Amino acid sequence: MRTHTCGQLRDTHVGQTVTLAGWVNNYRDHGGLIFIDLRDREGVTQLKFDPDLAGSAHKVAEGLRHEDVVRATGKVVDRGVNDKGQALANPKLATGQIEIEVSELVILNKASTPPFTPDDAQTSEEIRLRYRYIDMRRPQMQNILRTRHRVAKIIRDYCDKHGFYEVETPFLCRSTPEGARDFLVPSRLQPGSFYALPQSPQLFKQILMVGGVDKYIQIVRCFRDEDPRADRQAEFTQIDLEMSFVEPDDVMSICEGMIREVWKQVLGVDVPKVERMCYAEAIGRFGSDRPDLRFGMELVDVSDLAQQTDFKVFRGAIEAGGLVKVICVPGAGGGSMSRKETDALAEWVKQFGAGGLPTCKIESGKLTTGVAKFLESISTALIERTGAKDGDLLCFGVSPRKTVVHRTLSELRVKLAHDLKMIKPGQWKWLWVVDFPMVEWNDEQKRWDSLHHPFTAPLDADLDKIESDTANVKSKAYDLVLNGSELGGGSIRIHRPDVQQRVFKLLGIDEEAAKMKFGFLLDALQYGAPPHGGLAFGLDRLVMHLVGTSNIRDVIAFPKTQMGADLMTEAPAPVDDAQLKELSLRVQTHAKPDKAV
RNA sequence: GGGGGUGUAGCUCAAUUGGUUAGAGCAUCGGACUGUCGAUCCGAAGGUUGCGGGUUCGAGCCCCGUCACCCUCGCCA
Repeated sequence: MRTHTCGQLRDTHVGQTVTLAGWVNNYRDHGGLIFIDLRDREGVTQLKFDPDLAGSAHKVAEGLRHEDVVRATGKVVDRGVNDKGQALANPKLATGQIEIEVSELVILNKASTPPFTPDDAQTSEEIRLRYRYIDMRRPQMQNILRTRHRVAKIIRDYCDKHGFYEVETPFLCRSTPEGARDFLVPSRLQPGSFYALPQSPQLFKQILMVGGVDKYIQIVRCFRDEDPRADRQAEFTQIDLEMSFVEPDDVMSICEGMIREVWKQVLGVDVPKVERMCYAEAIGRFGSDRPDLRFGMELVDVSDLAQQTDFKVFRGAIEAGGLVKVICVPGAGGGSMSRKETDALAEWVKQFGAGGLPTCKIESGKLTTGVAKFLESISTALIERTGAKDGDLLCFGVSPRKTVVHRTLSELRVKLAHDLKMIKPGQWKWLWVVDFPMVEWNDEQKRWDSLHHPFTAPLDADLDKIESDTANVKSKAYDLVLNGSELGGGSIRIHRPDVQQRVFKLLGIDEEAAKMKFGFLLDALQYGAPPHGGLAFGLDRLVMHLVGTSNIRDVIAFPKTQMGADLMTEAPAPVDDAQLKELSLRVQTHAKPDKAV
């Protein structure tokens, strides 16, 4: 149907007769000459219709409009010069040196007037999603789809080279109450029973290791029925892998190599040896287990100094078992920040549970404004420890709850870095965060929760501390962090049923419950499970980094809105009564029961 | 479930303190034009101001409700 694409022809093709096919990107009708910009996936080529050379083609071309689908045959000609001797080439187009002198034009499909055109970058996302098929014609979207394809291809090739098998795991699974809310699928054959869509193939990949698969990879859809965010979608894709007879280093090394290959091939960027930081240090210095290392403003613990003051806010927090930490916002930003702006920050941090945000400035080597008057006795020590200079702003994180201090300052640090444009573009700051605690205390539910998941192995040295010194048990878990976002995480798994039982017990999953929910895993571990571990990357987030967007919907061909709707297909939608009946389901529509009660 | 933002022509936006017939650019339609490339020029058509109530002599604007989209808290082992 065509001999070339619309991004292919150069002056070396001049003289050839070619056939192109594509969409009408734009048209310019001069009454005599007509120019059409023809677009396909690969680019844009200008078609020229000259009434004197090909009258019938010119006649057809007069009727062309945006997004008509056509096929054109003609001769490749150099654009040459106009009668004033000016070059007619278009430097904005890769094919701008040439044009096609069309002799034959076929309209393959006349398009209705489109709601927007692919070259309109201003169209709202809502409209783009409703007409995704038009949106996808935009070069930016084509680039994203191509990048995503290439990432998947590079990863498959890399894993193949390293001896991984790609194995498919079920989508119709058993519901496990841990973790996120499940999407449920009713069973027709077993009324009243349900499948759950997988939140991840975690258990299956472990079973594959027991089954001797040795190395497993899958690029697989996962489902979590939670509210979406800018970087989160109910349906997302993991690069899921698992290996047998490995230590954490083996997994990290394979994953690092994979990332290195992707960044090299897609961006031409070399990823250096990735540094490691233990969880405790990450929390201490950055307040986060996924620190952004592209800028400073590290957290400084000043609890000991705060205790020496008469400032009730500080003393009260510490006496209640809390913390006072501070970040120093350097230079112009801090010094020039107005009272109104710092008040706004104080309001902003309340969403993380902080009572407010005490601040003060440094002028002439002294603390001024804000809470400075309460801190006179410790001002010298404070300035020395934070390294604050004139014009800097100190922001204090204060709370009886350490996690609130860390969350607040961690979020504030990132916000200020963005607001004050402290992040130089084009940086890739990688980090392995390791030595996670195995569990954390859930104060509301009064129980231990897994930090990673219940199958994460504790460090060998910590095996006897599981019951006696639970809070200090570290696990063989590792997260790969890029520019402050978690790209992937994994762990070495528990491969002994007795250890797995102890961990379940610790998490409040008694033997009977464990048997009911994870019996097949415990069984499998009894029949010769090799030591094994793995990791899962979020493919969507990875592609987001590669193409430079903060919107996950940009990297998904057919994404959903915050209400879980597909604006194009209008899913979800009600179903026929007959379908419900077949599934033994009845829908209960409740008219505002909450407000009635 | 909570907080914030947005909703006006097909698209992107404007509309003074609540005040005449709700405007502009692009797209669409008609006309002109033989070197444009965001073509240009002339003309036309295009509106339930998301939806439903209310206040008012008068509502795009104020109030109540509701829907959709976005950001966010909770949630996301």
